[in-house]
Amino acid sequence: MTNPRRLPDAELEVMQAVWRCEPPVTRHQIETILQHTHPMALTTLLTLLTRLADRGFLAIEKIGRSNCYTPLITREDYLAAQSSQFFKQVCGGSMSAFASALCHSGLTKEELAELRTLLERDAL
Amino acid sequence: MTNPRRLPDAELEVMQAVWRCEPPVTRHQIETILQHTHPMALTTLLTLLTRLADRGFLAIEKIGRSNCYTPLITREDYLAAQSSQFFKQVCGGSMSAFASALCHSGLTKEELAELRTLLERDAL
DNA sequence: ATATTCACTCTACAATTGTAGTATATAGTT
DNA sequence: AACTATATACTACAATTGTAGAGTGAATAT
Repeated sequence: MTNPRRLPDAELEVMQAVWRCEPPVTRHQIETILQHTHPMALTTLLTLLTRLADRGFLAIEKIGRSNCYTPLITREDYLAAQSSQFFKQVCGGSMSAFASALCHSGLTKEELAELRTLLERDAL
Repeated sequence: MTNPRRLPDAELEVMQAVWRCEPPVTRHQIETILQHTHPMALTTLLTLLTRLADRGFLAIEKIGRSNCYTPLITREDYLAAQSSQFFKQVCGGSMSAFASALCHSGLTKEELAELRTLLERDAL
């Protein structure tokens, strides 16, 4: 997928759980992770997984009576795409607006310093 | 407002237009700006403005037969809140994930350098 | 006074999203 | 073979979002 659209909150939550697992992932693994962050009925989870597959974010493969889920988009690709969209759509493409927003977003001085360091390193 | 929720795309588009104007803003000004970025029927615009007022993003004041709109939330506050949410929700609070995402988001080397500079300056 | 125009509010409606109950199929138990 | 537990698919439904037509009231032109 070239330019993944922004996922709805609930689906993103599920997708984040999937990304944390080693693929292929079972429903049970996902369920366990979500119990801490965003508990939901079992059928709700299954619905969300189906929708993620419909969107092309997941492949579903049947193993016996169970499904196994494989992410088709890496977390890194999704984050990069969303960062880009955030920069354009929310910050209107203004780097100074973006920088200012980050400085006032509640991040600590240390976190901001870390970000600068990481940007410098990754830029190579 | 303490923690403005993320606006739906269409409403954000309108709000961005409002923020570009010197308040108080007329419907006509907003309409003109949107003609370039996101044309829509007049009544659609009015619906979105009403919804923004319902959300507490705008104050509507009647002047004769016309309305005038005043933002109740600054663009800066909104951006800061959304940056924070993006960092937490999308990047899972991981600074390295965030930095990496920025580096792969299509921003040029120059833009990233500019960001570092701005962060350094604003951090003071 | 009356018709026309302008500005807005109300109503509408399909698509998306969050959430979950009901139905179905299958495997293990007794 | 009948019963039960398990895993998923199907169906449902309210709230939100994107979009805009119909209705209403006031100002303006004829």
